[in-house]
Amino acid sequence: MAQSVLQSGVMASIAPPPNSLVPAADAVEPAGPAFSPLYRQIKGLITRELQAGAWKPGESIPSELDLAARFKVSQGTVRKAIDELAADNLLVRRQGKGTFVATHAEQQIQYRFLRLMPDDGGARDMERRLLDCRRTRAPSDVARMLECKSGDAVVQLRRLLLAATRPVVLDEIWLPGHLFKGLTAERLADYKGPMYGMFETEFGVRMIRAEEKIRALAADRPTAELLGLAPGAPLLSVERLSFTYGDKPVELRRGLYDTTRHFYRNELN
Amino acid sequence: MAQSVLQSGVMASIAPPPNSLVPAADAVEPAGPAFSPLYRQIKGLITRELQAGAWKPGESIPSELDLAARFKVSQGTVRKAIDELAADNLLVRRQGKGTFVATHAEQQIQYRFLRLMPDDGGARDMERRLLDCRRTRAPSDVARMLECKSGDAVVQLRRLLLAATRPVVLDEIWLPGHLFKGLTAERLADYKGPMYGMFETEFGVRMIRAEEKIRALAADRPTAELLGLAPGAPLLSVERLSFTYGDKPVELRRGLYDTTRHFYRNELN
DNA sequence: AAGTGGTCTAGACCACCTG
DNA sequence: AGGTGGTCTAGACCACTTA
Repeated sequence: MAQSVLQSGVMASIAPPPNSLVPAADAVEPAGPAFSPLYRQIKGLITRELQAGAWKPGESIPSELDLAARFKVSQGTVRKAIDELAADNLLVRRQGKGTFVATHAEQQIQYRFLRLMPDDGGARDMERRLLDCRRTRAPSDVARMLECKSGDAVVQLRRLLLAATRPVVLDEIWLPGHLFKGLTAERLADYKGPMYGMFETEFGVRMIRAEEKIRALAADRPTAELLGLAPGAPLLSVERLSFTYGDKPVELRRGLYDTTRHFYRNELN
Repeated sequence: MAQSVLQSGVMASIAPPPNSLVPAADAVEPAGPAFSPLYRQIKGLITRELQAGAWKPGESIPSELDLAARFKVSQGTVRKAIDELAADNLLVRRQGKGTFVATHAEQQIQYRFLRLMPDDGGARDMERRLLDCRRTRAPSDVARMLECKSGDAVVQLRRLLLAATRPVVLDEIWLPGHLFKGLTAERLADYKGPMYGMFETEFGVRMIRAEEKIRALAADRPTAELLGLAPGAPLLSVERLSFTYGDKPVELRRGLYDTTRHFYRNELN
C-alpha cells in the first residue's frame, strides 16, 4: 500500500533535479513537455489507481489530507490534482462528503454521451430494443479504429432506441471481444440502466471520453424499414469512438438518428 | 479608477456578514446560490470591466499583483478568478507575458466555432462568397430566438463557404440591427480574417458561447442549386444561437452543410 | 463534534519572456 | 535584471454533511 515518495517537500533542495519522478528522456525529446509539475505527477498516480480499479466507480477515494500524507505533499497540491481529474469527469467532488469515482450508472448523467433532445422538450427516456448480438471478426475499418488487428474477435450489437413507441435511433456497436467476454443478448436485455453503466460494473470498462464524426446521409432500404421511414430519408449519422484510460479505444458506435422530432444538441465555448 | 473594497482581508471579522458584496436577497431566494466566494465576486468585477471594454480584445489586462492590490485581496484569489475566466475562454494566460483578452481574430482559434473538417484531413481554409446582405424586419421565429420584438430591425446575410472551389456550406445569418449599424456588403467583402473577428473590432460585439441544434434534412431546390447538389440530397442543418456577455443572444445562424467530403467533429468529455 | 471539501492568505521559489 | 504567470507550502477558517 505504501506509495513511492515523489520528492522531498521543498523543490529547491539541491541534490535531485526539479523533476525526480519524470523518467529522464533517452535523448532529445522533440515535443514532450520538458517540465511536469508535482500536482500533475500526483494526478498521474491517482489516475493509475483509478485505472487499476483500486477505487470502484461510485465509491469515495481517500480524503485530500490522506492522499497528501500518502504522497508526502501538501493538501493544496493534491487538491490541484483532484481539480483537474474532476474537470476531466473522472472524479466528482461533494462538499462535506468526499471525492467519488465518477460513474455512468447515475441517473443525472445518464445521457452524458447521448445528445439527442426531443423538439418538444419532453422526457428523454427511450425504450431500448436489441436487434442483434453476435461475436464475429473485426472488419478492417472497424479494426483500424479500435486499434486491433483485422479479424480479431469483436462483439457486434445492433439496437433501436424508441421514443414513445416510435423508432428514433439505430445503433451499431462494435466492442473488442477480449474485454467483453461474457456479453450476451440475455445479459444486455436483463440489465437495467445505461449500457455504459453495465460496461463499468460487469466488465470493468469505463468510457472517459469520445470523439464523434457527424454527417447527414440518406437512409438505405433496410435502415428506412427499421426506422419506419421512406428510403432516402435524411438521417443524422453519428460515428462515435469511445476511449478508456490511456486513450485506448474500446467502443465504436455508429448511430443513425431520425431528426424529424429530435435534434442533436451541442454547446460551443 | 479606485475600485470598491470588497471586504476586509479576513472573512472571520465579526461585524459584516460573510458576503458583504452580495446584495441581500429581498426575501426568500428559491434557487439562487446562497453563498458567493470572494474569487467569484472578483470574477464578476473583471467580467464587468471586459464587458465595458476597459481592456480590448487581444490586449493584456493588468498583472495579477496589480489586480490583487486594486481589489485588496491576495494574489491567489485573483488567480482563481482569472483561472475561471480562462476556462470560460474569456481570457488567455501566457506565462511570462501576461493575461490577455481572448479574441476571435487570431489564426489559431479561427475555427473555434466551425467544427467542419475535411475527410482527407487537408486544409480547413475556405473561400467565402457573400450572397446577400440586407436590412429587414425580424420574422417572428428569428425575433423569438434573438429576444427582440417581431418586426425589429435586423441584418440578414447569406453566404457560401467553398473548399477548393466546391461549395460546402450555405449560411444564413441574422443579427440585431441596432448592434450592427454600419454593416454593409462592401465592408464584409473587404474584411480579411474571420467574421467574428470583424464583429469584435468593428462593432464591439464579442461572441462568448453558442448553442447548436443539429439535424439532417433534404435539400430543397434553391439550396441544392447553390450547393451544386441534387434536390433532396441529405444536408446537415446547424442552427446556432450565439451569446455575448450576460447571456444576451446576438446572432442566429442557420447553416446547411454538405457532408459528402466533410464531417462535423465533436468531442465528448 | 468531527470529518470533508472549499476559501483565503502570505511567502518562497520556479519557469518563461523581454529588455 | 526585472516582470509575469506557475507551483508549492503552511496555516487558518468557512460551508456542508453525518453522526
